[in-house]
Amino acid sequence: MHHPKISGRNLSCIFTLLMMCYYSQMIGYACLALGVPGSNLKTTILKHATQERLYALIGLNLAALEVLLDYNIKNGIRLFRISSDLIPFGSSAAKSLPWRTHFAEALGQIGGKIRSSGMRVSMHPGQYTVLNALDPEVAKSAVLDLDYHCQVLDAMGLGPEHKLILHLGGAYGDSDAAKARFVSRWRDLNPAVQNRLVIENDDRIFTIRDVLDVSLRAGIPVVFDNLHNAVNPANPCQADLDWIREAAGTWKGYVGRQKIHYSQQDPGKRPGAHSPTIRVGPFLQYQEALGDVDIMLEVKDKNLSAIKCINCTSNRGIAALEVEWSRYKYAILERDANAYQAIRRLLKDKEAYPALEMYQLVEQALDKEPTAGSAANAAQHVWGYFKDRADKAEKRRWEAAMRRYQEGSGRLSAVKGVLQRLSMKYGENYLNSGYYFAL
DNA sequence: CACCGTCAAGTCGCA
DNA sequence: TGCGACTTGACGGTG
Repeated sequence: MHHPKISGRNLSCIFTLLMMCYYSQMIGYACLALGVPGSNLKTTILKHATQERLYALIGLNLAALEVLLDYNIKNGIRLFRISSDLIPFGSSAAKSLPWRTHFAEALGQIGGKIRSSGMRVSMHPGQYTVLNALDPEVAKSAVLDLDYHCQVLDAMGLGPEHKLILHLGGAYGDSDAAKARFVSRWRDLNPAVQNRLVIENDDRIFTIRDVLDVSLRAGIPVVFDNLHNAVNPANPCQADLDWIREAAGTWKGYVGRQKIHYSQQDPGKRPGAHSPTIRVGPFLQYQEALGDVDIMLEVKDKNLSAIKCINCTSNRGIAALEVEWSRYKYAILERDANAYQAIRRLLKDKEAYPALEMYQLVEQALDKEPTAGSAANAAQHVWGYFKDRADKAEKRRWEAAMRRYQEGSGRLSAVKGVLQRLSMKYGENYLNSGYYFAL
C-alpha cells in the first residue's frame, strides 16, 4: 500500500484547516452598532402605538437590521444579538398585528443573510421578563414575550442554534421555590421556545450555581456571565474557567455552540456596570484559556470592541488595521496627537500585524480628555472636508460654534454636532462610518 | 435646535 | 408603604 509522505509542515496545514472547520470561536456584540449610518432602530411610546405607526416602525427597523447584518458580514463579525426592540411592543401592542406575513419577504431575506454568512444570532428578553413570577399575570406576559422573541427567529427561518437567553427571574424570598417554579413553567413552554432557550446567571439573585442546578433539572444550556459572577459569585474561590467547563456540559446533546457573556467592570460606576470599552490586554488573557467557546461582549462601544477583539485574536492582515485606523483617527487626534503619530508610524511596516500595539495606543489615547487645543485641531481637520462645499449659513454655524467653544461658552458637542450634520448632508461616508462622532 | 423629563417592563432594597 | 435603582436610548414636548 502506498502512503503519501506527510511532512510536519503538511500536518500543521491540515491541522490548521481542521481547526478552522471545527474550532472557530466567534466574538460578537449586542443589538446596536456605533458608526453605522442607517442602522438605528426606532420605537415609540405606547400611547402612540397605532397599527400604522407600528407597521412603519417595523419596516424601518427591518431595514436597519439588514444594514447591521451587512456591516457585520463585511467586518467578519459572526456573532450578534438582535435587539428586542426590532418589533416595538412585540409581545403586547403589536402582538395581534400579522407582522410575520406582512413583512415575510424582508424577514426571509434577513434570515437568508444570517444563514448564508454562517452568522449566529440570539435574542435576550430583559430583566422584566420574569417566567417564574408569583403573579400568574406576570408569568403569562413572560410567556408571551418569549413567544414573540421566538417568532422573530422563526419568521427569519432560523434553526434552534439561534438562541433566546433568559435570566431565571425573581427569588421572592424563597430561592429554591423560585427555581422549582422556573423549571415547572419551562416545562409548559411551547417546544419551539424550549428548543431555543438558554439560561444565564444574573448580577444579584441567581448565581451560576443556581443556574446550573436548574439546568440539571430541566436540561437547559447555560450561558456563564463573568461580570455577573464577579458581582454575585456562587463561590468566590472558584475560577471562571471551572464554571465555564461545567457549563460546557449543559450544551452537550443540544443544538448550538456554547457561549459566554464577557464584560469588564466600569471603574467609575456601580458594581456590574459595563465598561465603556473592552481592554484588550485582560480580554486576551481571559480568552486564551477558553478553548472553543463563543464570546458575546457586553460593552458600551459595542461593535468597536468586537472588531478590536477579533483583530487581536486572529491575523487579518495589515489592511484590516488600516481600515480601523481610518475610523479611529480623528477621535485619537482629538485627544492625543502623540498617539496619533505613534500609530501612523506603527502602520508603516506593511509586512507586520501590530494589532495589539495599535489598540493599546488607541485605548491610551481614548482614556484622555480632549484639551481645547487638540479638540479644536481635530475639528479643523474634519471641517476641511466641508469648507469648500458649505454654504454661507453652514459656514456661519461652524464659525459660531467654534468661536463659542474656544471662548469657553459653547460645548465641544455643539461643534461636533455641526460637523456631523454636514457630514450626513453631504454623505461624507469616510466620516459617517468613522468613530469621531460616536466616541 | 438644545435640553430634559418620560417611557416600558417587574423585582428588590432602602427609607 | 412607597419610591428609587436597575437598563436603554430615543421619543417628544418645551423653551
